[in-house]
Parts: sequence; C-alpha cells; structure tokens
Amino acid sequence: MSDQKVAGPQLSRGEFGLLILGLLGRREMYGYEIVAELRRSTEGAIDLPEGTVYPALRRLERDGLIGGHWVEMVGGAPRRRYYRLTPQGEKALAAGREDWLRFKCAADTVLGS
Amino acid sequence: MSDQKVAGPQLSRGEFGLLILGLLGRREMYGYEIVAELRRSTEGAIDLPEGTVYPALRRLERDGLIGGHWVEMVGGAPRRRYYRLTPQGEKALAAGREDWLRFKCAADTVLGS
DNA sequence: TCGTGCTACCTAGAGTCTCTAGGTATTAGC
DNA sequence: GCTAATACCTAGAGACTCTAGGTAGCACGA
Repeated sequence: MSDQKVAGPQLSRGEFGLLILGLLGRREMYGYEIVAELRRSTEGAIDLPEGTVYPALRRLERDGLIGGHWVEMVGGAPRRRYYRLTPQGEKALAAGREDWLRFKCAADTVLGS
Repeated sequence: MSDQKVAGPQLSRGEFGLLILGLLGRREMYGYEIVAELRRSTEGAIDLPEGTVYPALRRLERDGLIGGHWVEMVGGAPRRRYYRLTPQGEKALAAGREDWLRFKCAADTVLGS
C-alpha cells in the first residue's frame, strides 16, 4: 500500500477522490454539502462542479471506499444521500495522505518552491 | 492569469506539464534527460514513462510554452531534441507555481496534514 | 402569477491526459 | 549473437474532468 512511487495512476492525475475522502474522514456528508464545504474550506481555491463530484462519489462507492444511504427530509426538502468512509476507505485515505506528502515534496523540489 | 480558482483545467488533473516547465526553468534539457532527471531529483517519487513525457513535450511546444531544436551527436549516438522555455513558458511557469502553492495549501487544509 | 433562486440529485458527451506496449536505430559489453 | 543503454516515436485503451443540460419542490419578490 502506498508504494514508493506516487506518480502512478493515483494522485497525479486529477485525483479528487482523495480530497473527498479527506472531507469524509471528518464526518458524514452528502454530495451537495461536499461541493459547498470544499469551496468554503479552501476559500474558493478548489471549486468542483457537481458534474465532477457526483460521478466521483459513485466511483468511490463502487470501489468500496465509501458507503452511502438515503435520508428523507421532512417538509418537502430534497432527500440527501449521506456518505461515510468504509474501513477500506480509511486505509485508502491514510495511504493517500502519505502519497500526497511524498508527491508534494517531490513537486516542490522540481518547482523549487 | 493564474486566477483565484486552481481546480480548473490545469494543475488538478494530472498536470505534468508544469513539472516539465519547472525542470526547463533551470536549463535546456532533452526528453530522455527529463525522464531521468525527474526520477533522480525526486528520488523515484515521480517516475514518468516516456509515453507520458514525449506527448507532453509536444503539447507544450504546440502551445508555445517551450521551443525545441535538434542536436546531432557525434560518434553515431542518437540525436537529441533539446527544449527550453519561451517567454510565454516563463509566464506559464510563474503562474503555475502560484497555482501549485494555492492548491497545495487548499489540499493540505482538506487532508488535514 | 410569473420568474428567479435555492436545495439536492442526476446524466450524456466531449475533451484531455496518462499509461501500456510496442517500434526504430546505433553503440557497447559479455 | 544477445542484451542493455541511449534517444526518439506512436497507437490505443482507459480514466477523469468539465460543460451543459435535466428533474423537483419550496420560497421570495415584482
């Protein structure tokens, strides 16, 4: 897990899945909330369109990293699908964090920042 | 340039072009050398296959960010195509560095590292 | 009442990038 | 003669992001 090489299929190529796992590592959230929270907590630096987030959530669920369940709202508000990390997702997040640190360090070296 | 939002088409999605610009910001290099230098300077953390680098160099050249010229080697060694940054490439590198800093900061916030 | 905006979900299609797995050609070493 | 190294290249598959829509109910103001 998290092998030495980071720039394989993973982080390197637009891996927003990891950011979503990062958010879900704190608490259960639903898709629309993830979009807003990502934008809020990064002060707009990361602002994913819904068309990116919903498919990403489905991939993560398909891969067994997160689990979702529907919650009906009272008063006619739209229902929400809440997601949380699975044990596998926890491991993936830990590995992803390591990969991110390694990649960050490597990229800083190359970019000289 | 380098607008506030970083997670648009750019860094976020597997942007190895920026890493290549980073290397070429130091000195002229040829493709095969870039592959090796990237692996060496990041201690193997970033190890791009040639099939990734050569197309990336062509894209960068097509977009006017780098310029290449052939150098014939003496003694039958394979010729090399050396690349250097264009003025536009310098600007793109500067903007990319800013984007990278912002993205890094944002991702760290989300990943809590 | 009509239009707009917000919440919350969804999809199809295009575009782009990375990776695998080859291929060419020469030189050097076993 | 075979392998490895240097240097370049390509085609095709696969994956991800983004645009641009769509559905639906509620609330608000003109």
